[in-house]
Amino acid sequence: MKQYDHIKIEKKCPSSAITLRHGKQKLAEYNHKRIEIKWQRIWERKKLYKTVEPKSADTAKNNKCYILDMFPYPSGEGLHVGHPKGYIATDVYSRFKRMQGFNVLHPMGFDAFGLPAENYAIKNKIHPSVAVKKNIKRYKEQLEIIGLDYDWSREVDTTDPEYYRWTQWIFLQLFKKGLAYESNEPINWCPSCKTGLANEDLEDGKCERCSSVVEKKPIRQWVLRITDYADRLLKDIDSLNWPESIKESQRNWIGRSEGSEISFAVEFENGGKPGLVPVFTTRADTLFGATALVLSPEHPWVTLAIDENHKGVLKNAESVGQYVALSKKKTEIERTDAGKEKTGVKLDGVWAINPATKEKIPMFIADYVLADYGTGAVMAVPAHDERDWEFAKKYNIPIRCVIKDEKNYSDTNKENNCKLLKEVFDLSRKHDFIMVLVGGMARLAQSDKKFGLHSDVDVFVTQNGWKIIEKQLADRGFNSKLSTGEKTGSHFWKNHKAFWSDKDGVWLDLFLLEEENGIYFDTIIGKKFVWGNNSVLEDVRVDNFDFTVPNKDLLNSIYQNLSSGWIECFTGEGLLTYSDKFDGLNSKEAKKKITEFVGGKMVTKYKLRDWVFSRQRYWGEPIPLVHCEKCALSNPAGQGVVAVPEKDLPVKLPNVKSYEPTGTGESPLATISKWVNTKCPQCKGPAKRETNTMPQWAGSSWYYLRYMDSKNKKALVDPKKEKYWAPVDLYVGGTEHATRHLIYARFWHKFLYDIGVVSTSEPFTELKNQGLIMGEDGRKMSKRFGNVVNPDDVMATYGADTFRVYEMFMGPFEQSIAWSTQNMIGSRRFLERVWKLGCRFTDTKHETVDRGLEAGTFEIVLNKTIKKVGEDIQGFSFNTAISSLMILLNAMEKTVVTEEQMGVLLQLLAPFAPHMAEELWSAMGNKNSIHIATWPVFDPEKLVEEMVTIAVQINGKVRGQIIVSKDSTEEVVKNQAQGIPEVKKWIDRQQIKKVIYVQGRVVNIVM
RNA sequence: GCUCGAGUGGCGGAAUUGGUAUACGCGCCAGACUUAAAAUCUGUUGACCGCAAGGUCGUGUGGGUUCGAUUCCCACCUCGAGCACCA
Repeated sequence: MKQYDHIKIEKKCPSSAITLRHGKQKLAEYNHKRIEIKWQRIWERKKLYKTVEPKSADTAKNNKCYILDMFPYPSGEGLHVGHPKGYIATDVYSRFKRMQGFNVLHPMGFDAFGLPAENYAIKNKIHPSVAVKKNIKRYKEQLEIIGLDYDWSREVDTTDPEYYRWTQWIFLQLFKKGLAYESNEPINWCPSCKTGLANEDLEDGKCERCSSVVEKKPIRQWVLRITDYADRLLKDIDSLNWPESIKESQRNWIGRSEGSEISFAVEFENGGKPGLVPVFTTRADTLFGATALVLSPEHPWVTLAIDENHKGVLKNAESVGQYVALSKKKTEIERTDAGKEKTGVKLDGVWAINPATKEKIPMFIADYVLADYGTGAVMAVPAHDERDWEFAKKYNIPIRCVIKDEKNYSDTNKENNCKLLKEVFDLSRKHDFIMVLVGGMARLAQSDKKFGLHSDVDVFVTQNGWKIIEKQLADRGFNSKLSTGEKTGSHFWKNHKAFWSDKDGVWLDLFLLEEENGIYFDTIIGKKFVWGNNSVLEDVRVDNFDFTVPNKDLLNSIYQNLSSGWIECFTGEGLLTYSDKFDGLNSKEAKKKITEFVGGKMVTKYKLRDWVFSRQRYWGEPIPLVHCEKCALSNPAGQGVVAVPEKDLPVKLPNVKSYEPTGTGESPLATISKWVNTKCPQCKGPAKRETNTMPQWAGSSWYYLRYMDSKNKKALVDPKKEKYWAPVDLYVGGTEHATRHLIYARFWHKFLYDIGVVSTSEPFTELKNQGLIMGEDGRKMSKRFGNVVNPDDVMATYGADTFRVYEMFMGPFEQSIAWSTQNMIGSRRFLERVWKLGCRFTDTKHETVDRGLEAGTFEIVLNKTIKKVGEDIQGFSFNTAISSLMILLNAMEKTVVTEEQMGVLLQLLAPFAPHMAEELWSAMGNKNSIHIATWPVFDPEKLVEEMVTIAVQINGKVRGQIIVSKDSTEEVVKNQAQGIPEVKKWIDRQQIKKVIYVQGRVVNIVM
């Protein structure tokens, strides 16, 4: 423990108010206020929690432990009791680690740039810098009374120029590496906050801050190329010890999808060939089923087709134009509501060519196709995509099934399918259709016994020379002779078909697929049937049958009926069918082969967008760039954007009176000509500063690095210190940062890793999320519900130690639980009992009372507790750690306890109730702080009692118990078990079949 | 709709390489102390039947595997969280 020499508590305190006791002292009643303030002052004075790096460079790194809380954003409201839960947990953990001899880094700071602080300032008419100072002060006071072990000498504040100089520095490095670029693309614009926002700042298409519906607005902005890191951000998720839900959210957010880019040729009716439209698809295997090409309304091809110069290309350019205009007006929410009915407009006078089938297919525009994902155009495969399916039904696009569902052949399905088949037959009867079934009679005959299907079928075609079997024959029932000409070969046809048709060749298709274990419907519907050219059905032509055909309206109504009812679109993967030479391939292989076949390429796309990094607001880090017209002329590629030299950082945010957002797309900084007009660092001519500021998430994307070396004026962090402390061993905070802070920080960290500033590729190895504390009424704690509990009040009444113990005891750390003051009183009672017990050791000789608990048995309880508390703190199971401390206390109250044993209790309690533990520890005559005492070690020999209780079961039901020596042999235990009266009375009646003994646990007698 | 997580007394919760379900705490009830109350201490407390001995049921529901299932398997229901027209 050498490294802590400097914090040994001295014998005399400089302040007369606080003297350390020499020897044992008599203690008064438990007065939490006096004790807590006293020790907080002493700890601060003694710098008990100050962290120092080891002096020699070769100190083993495995002795360090960097424990980090997500630093708070100090709002005007102050903390409620839910906020400190995570801080208390890391405090318990870090105290435990310190006692175990680790060199602990447990810092704290404040994040205060950005919209919330600025909006608060505007609302309350206080300058943000003043409001932030005030809020930080309040937060810090609130945190201090909890008795947390932060090393405040390392505090960071993201709005401090000495801090944001390095935020700006990182931006410059990104800029130099080409990862920051200027753009004028339309982005999310919050009309209320009057600024552009990143995708991550939205919640359901609304501004995350003020819940206003965002608009798309083209403004000049700075953007960071986070997508360059998408692949690495995704891949490295696997290596992180994070909650699965957070990892899943990040994977989801990054949204990698592998697919193909395939071009569709476009042709005009008049013969013109305007070129190719590329689509992105993850399902190239379904290309043969692509029966339309759908473009987003913003697609450049559409824009071109409806502009003045190309009038006449589209026959319906006007209605197309109207649709495009309508889409533009819609908000993001209206456009992306998946529940709403799909709309679109067919492009008349033009068609696309399916590159696989070479068929002409219709073209549409529809707003369900997103402009900014993939290529802004999709191939519609109605049979195998829900959205296309829905769209196709509405606009009468052919639906063609090209994938067989392999998985769907279970017995239950077979039964269901037969029921469905029956339904179809009933339908055909009702509407006077003719039912034709092709092939598969053997199978059908079997199913038929149950459902009596055959009598409904009018015409059968078998494989034996494609004979048409008359209905009469069918009526007589099937036999194997009829259905299988030869028994050897496969008599299960790959595809079977039942269909209706009219003479015009308008078909209502029903595919019946059959495999070894059943028949089922694959898909139906399609106004025009295309024969697969591999099928046995090739020889079956409509001319072979003499149909009586109902009218088309009726056909249509059945079509509707069927399509809305039991027919489903199959979106899974399977084996290909009706796909020419690719038939029988599985989806996975087919994706590659078909892409290759049509000259496409395999590509990877991400949902993640580049990070819109500028805000048209005052309260943020100025972006350290200048715009110089002269430099733009001499070097057009650079567009006149010049980086502020590193030595001139920080570019300080000017202190101004008026900072309200302008709403013009310009930051309020633009109006401060004194600040804006500057000298170009390159050509020394006149230039203008960049007036956009950075988003709220900038400062928090790297703050954990600054704690390692918070005062460094020369570098963001000293590489030596970084090497020692990195990475953060344990990071604790709320789940709300899953797709914001935690992605941004990983991105910046990886960038800093690439340029050699940090030594690890990931910033946070382990992450834990605390569950919320709800109001006493079970609702989320909020001013609105009037159920907010103020921690200051709680601690004034019950004490910080009680508060801490309760928050850790209330339930599993990750779980949300409602606050209960009543339950908290239980924790207070526990501490009072510890106090009472402790007092017996402080004045004269200790005298706990023997109330019948044997010393040996107690030893075992004590050792078990040492083991369990250590394991539970390590595993963040604080509730069970405290529960076992309660069990220990219960035992201590029933036996004679030694001073040393009392000390162990205090040490185990110290992380949870640091003030009380310290007070009693000190009062018992210890000179050094309990928080730097060595964590107790348990004796493995003393974990099991000599005599163990074993349950005796009869047929698995507990009937009695026996107490045996822990070393008893199996035979002895079994015999003893059969000897007890509760068991005897059962045994007497019946024969014993078997006796099972589980070592030290249970005997089960089977009758 | 998709993904993930969770369903245990009056309440928060404990226990899962399958082995005495309800630890610990809260509340309730009874007793001690008190003129009384609060506080504190002691004891009881899963449900049902029974005077009792004792028995039956019981970890969301229904099945299954097993000598034995809160724990494993299948199907379903409910709640919570996240994502959601991403082709």
